[in-house]
Amino acid sequence: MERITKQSTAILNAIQAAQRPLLAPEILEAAALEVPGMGMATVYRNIKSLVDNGMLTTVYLPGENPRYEPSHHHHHHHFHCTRCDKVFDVHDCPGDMQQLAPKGFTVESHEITLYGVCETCKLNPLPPSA
Amino acid sequence: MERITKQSTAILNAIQAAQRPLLAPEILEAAALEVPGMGMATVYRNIKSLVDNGMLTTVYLPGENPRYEPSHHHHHHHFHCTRCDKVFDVHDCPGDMQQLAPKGFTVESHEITLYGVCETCKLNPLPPSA
DNA sequence: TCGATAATGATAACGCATTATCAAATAAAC
DNA sequence: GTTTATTTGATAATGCGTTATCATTATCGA
Repeated sequence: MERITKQSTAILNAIQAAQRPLLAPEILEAAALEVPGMGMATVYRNIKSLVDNGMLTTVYLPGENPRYEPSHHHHHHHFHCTRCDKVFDVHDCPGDMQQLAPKGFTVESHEITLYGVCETCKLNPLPPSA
Repeated sequence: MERITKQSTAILNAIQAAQRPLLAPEILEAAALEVPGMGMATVYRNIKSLVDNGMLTTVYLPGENPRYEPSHHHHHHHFHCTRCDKVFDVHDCPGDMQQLAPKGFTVESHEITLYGVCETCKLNPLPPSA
């Protein structure tokens, strides 16, 4: 992916504008607003390239397909809304987890996923689309 | 699965003896020690039945295939050894996570995965098989 | 503007975990 | 021990996310 195309631009825009990690189909949906008819293969090709470049980070949540967000390079976690299934960044962290591990184990890193209801869903009685 | 067979017994034994969540292939490997020639389909059939019964709980970790452990009915987390890829239960928990979430979000539950090196791997310079 | 070449879109193919199929084996009731 | 229905094992099929293929389109340097 060396050339700048309207598709690659739309994909990058979609990811950066989202302010939250997106699934591949969500990226297609958002980018297709800008470039109608865009194909899924183009999304996957661009994702792969951006991840390889280090521009994108893959976010794995338990039992979920990978999501993608701009590489932050700072430690953070995620909130998964059980109502709308959107995932949001959580910039706070309880800190060191060494004390949780069994004796003799060394903790090198950790992942935290919060589950609950996001603000938008709390304000909307019915599942919103935005 | 109404009947008790040597296969179903071996599968349940393997899961209960493991003291950690097992992947389906790990269950086959362990149960096949007791019943050589056991097939993967039998493992999946029995897992499905045990999960439906509530005897087994499915453990989802980020980017991993499901693992299975006896239903504990108490809140706990998991430690994933990056050396041997085994997963262990962590019975401690930092507690309420509400304060981590963005303002306006309600936290209902959370999952924590610790990554690091388990005691066995720390004691063994080379990757052990047990 | 042209030409070389990379990206796209449509679709087939792939990988892999899981499930369905079905004849043979085997619990468990009688 | 017999009978009968369930489970098993082998294997094909499925589901689904992702990747490969390839003719067409489009970028961008000359």
